[in-house]
Amino acid sequence: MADVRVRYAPSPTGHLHIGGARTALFDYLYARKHGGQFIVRFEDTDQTRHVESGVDNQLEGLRWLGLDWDESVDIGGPYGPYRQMERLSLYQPFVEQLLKEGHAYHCFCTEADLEAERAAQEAAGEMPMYSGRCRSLTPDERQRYLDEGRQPSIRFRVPADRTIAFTDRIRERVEFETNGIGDFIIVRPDGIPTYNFAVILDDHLMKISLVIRGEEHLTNTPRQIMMYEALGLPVPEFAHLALILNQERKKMSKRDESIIQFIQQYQSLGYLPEAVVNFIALLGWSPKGEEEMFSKEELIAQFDLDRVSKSPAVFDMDKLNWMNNAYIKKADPERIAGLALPHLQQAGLLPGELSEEQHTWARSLIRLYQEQLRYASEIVNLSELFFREEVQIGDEAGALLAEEHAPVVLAAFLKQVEAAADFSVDAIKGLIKAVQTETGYKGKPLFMTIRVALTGQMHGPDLNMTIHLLGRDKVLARLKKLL
RNA sequence: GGCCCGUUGGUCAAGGGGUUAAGACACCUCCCUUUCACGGAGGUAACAGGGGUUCGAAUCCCCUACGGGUCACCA
Repeated sequence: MADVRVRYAPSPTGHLHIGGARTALFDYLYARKHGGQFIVRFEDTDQTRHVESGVDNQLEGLRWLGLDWDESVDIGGPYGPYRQMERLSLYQPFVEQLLKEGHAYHCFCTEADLEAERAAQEAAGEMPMYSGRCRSLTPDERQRYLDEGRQPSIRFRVPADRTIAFTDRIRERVEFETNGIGDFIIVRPDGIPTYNFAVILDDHLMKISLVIRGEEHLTNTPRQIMMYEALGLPVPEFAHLALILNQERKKMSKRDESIIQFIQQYQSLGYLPEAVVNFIALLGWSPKGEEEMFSKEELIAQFDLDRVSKSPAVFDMDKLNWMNNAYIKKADPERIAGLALPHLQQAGLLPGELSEEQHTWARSLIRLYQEQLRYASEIVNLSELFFREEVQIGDEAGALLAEEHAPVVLAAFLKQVEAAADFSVDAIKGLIKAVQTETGYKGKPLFMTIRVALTGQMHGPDLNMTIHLLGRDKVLARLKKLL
């Protein structure tokens, strides 16, 4: 078996998308599993959609996820360059071969011509397909067009009446009739090749053994196979991944806001890359056993294309959040503090420059919430009550405070706090105990009343620590306000 | 519309002729906890529909329905 070489080949039009990230992850896992190479190459032949920062954004996203590559624009490699616009001269001989052998021809149709043709076909209820009117131009006609100054594009001549079949690693046997495929453009009038042509050349030149990509490319495959055959080149293997859908079961569109679609957004919200990797690995792939929490190394060991699903998966934000929380719970508190602290500062709750004391306090605060954080930036909403002057008391909480035991408990607690010399977590525990002894209230009426009075909330983390971090002044103020 | 791909609980999904049809998220209940949370134990919930093939079909075949993809000088 030939060397395993797989590639992730995005168009550098923006940030790393969830779908792209999954493709890259599967590429990566497959390469690492089989001791092969993972190549990242850029399909930038569409100059109109080119975004300068696109390449860096893609690489940055991959880097954050921990998907290290073996060859790409930044580190080079034996089969470079790794962006198509720098490979133009490499494509030239293949164009000439196709032209010379009659597998391709010059087309002088303008975009306006083609659009009119398409419109007419649609009006007639036909499917839009290039008519092939430049297929057999006479030398005279050609010359006339050239004299007019027209720049031709180059089209691939699709053979009639053939069935193109291939074995997809995920879908097994797939067939297409060539009659449903119109002659397509492989080189634009400006000499820049189109995607369908450039990919096969790059995949061939870079010795790609298996092409893993999204299902949207499935119908491109027969075109590509025809070109490989016309050129006399070996055809790589293919594996087409079912798409990832949004909650409405539609392909995610760039404008869709029901889902956070870009990897960098997860990064800035404070998700953990290992959790994101774990989660997207499960989108379309399933492990053998019942375990589903996997480190990257475990994923590499377990990954198998045979266990990749044919059907599309809906992106489930709830499960991602659950999984990320599971990773946060196990993470080193210092790491979570490092992730969460900047959010507190950006929200203006803490100053940009922290004193030693503030820093210690902030770390404790974040530690307090570590168990329930789904992602780091949640710390802002969760801990906001520590920073505001007044507590906001909801209906349920208000009802609790309206019960007759509330003033009794609160007054006793106020007395304890005022008299307390020590405000450590342990001391606070003792204060509450004293309130219990004095008032006779315990359990919910005791703890919940204090919690609600100080935080306004029925739910929250450890009460003693909450009180400790709130600090004596705020505790005093909040209690007095209610009495 | 043509072509291509798909369809197991709300979601991710295992299972590929004989199973009480796994597991996870979400939801609900109970236990633990003097509050809250964590944790633990349970529970509700699925083979799109119709025909075949077969002793037997979620599994194989056909049809229909539905969903998606694609028919670009985008990838």
